[in-house]
Amino acid sequence: MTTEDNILQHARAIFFRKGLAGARMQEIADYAGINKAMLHYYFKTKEQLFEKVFGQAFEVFAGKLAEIFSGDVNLEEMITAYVNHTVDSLTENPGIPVFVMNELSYNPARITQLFAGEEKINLGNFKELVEKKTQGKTDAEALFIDMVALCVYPFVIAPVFTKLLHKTDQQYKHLLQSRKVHVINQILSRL
Amino acid sequence: MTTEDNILQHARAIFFRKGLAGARMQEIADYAGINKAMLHYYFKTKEQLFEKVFGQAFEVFAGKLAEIFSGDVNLEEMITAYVNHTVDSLTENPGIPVFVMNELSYNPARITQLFAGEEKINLGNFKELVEKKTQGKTDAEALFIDMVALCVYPFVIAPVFTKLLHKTDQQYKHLLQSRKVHVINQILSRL
DNA sequence: GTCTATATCGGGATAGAC
DNA sequence: GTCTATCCCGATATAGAC
Repeated sequence: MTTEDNILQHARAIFFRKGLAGARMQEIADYAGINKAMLHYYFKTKEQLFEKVFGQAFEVFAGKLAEIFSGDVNLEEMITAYVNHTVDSLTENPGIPVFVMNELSYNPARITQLFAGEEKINLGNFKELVEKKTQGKTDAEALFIDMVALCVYPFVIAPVFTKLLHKTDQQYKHLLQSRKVHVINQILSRL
Repeated sequence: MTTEDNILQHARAIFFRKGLAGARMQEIADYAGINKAMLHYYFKTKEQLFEKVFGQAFEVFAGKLAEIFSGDVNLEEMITAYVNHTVDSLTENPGIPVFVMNELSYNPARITQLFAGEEKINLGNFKELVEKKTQGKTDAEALFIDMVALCVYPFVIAPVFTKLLHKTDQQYKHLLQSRKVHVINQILSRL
């Protein structure tokens, strides 16, 4: 692994947890097993290092998402693919949603950077399929919002729900997985 | 209004948007129309000022929530009350969820502070009502998670969805309101 | 209680040796 | 490319006059 990748990997871990303002270059250097000067050698400033991490954060989701929603498959397959992909991605990177939302709260202008990587996502296809399938009886937009909410929110609220529902971390992780089929069923039942 | 309340009000606005690490005492002082020294006179340190704001953040929700879920009403009324209260509260304070989640990400230990104010929330009553009503056919826990997700997530993701769905801020605000009846219908339809 | 002025320090960034 | 030493600014916090 290159030094640059090593830095990015550990910078990601720190930035995801503490955000731009809360992260310390010293801490990133320590975790990466190098010194501060090296960070500035590879990524001129903290800001630039952050931008790299932020820009990459959504690429995990975005590329595959565009593929899923533009694919030439039927609606059931599309929904199943979305839910499975989202839950799997979040299982690997549960910190991303809060990280992104928090940074957008601090700096709303950065939303352009977010859409630069995913502006290819077009819901037109999804909407059409829903309208056709339900003969206009189901609001496709509301269905989309609900689907995303049901997938993502349980990851966002994890620490609170773990405690509120009196679960161990392991039990809650299992619950998140079991929700895949649950969410798919809920959404499909509305078609 | 007392000076203390004036400080808290503006500190809340800054902390909600920028978090503990990103907020600046100078900025809070400016917005409050006083100087930095006054902040330290009323709240010894930045940390203590933040704790006050953080501790109060969930009280808006918590008190009423405990009341809703322990109330001696039927299930339909309980669900309706929860959704309306949550959406109304979030409309007034849309920044709270991201603020709380971000701080928990930075400092997981603070979750105890969160539950100190809302440990009275008991879902036992809700679960019982659901089990009875559906003769055990509906998972009450999943129903609860879904209900919260459908209410809260659209507020959390607001800036992204506004852009992704090509809406104006005003249109999205309207959509959030119209979701009250939508969410209630969705949840009730599963009983 | 409210202000101005200042102490103190943490942390981003750079210089320069190797 | 990698390190040590250091600069320097910004931000919290305090001292002390009024």
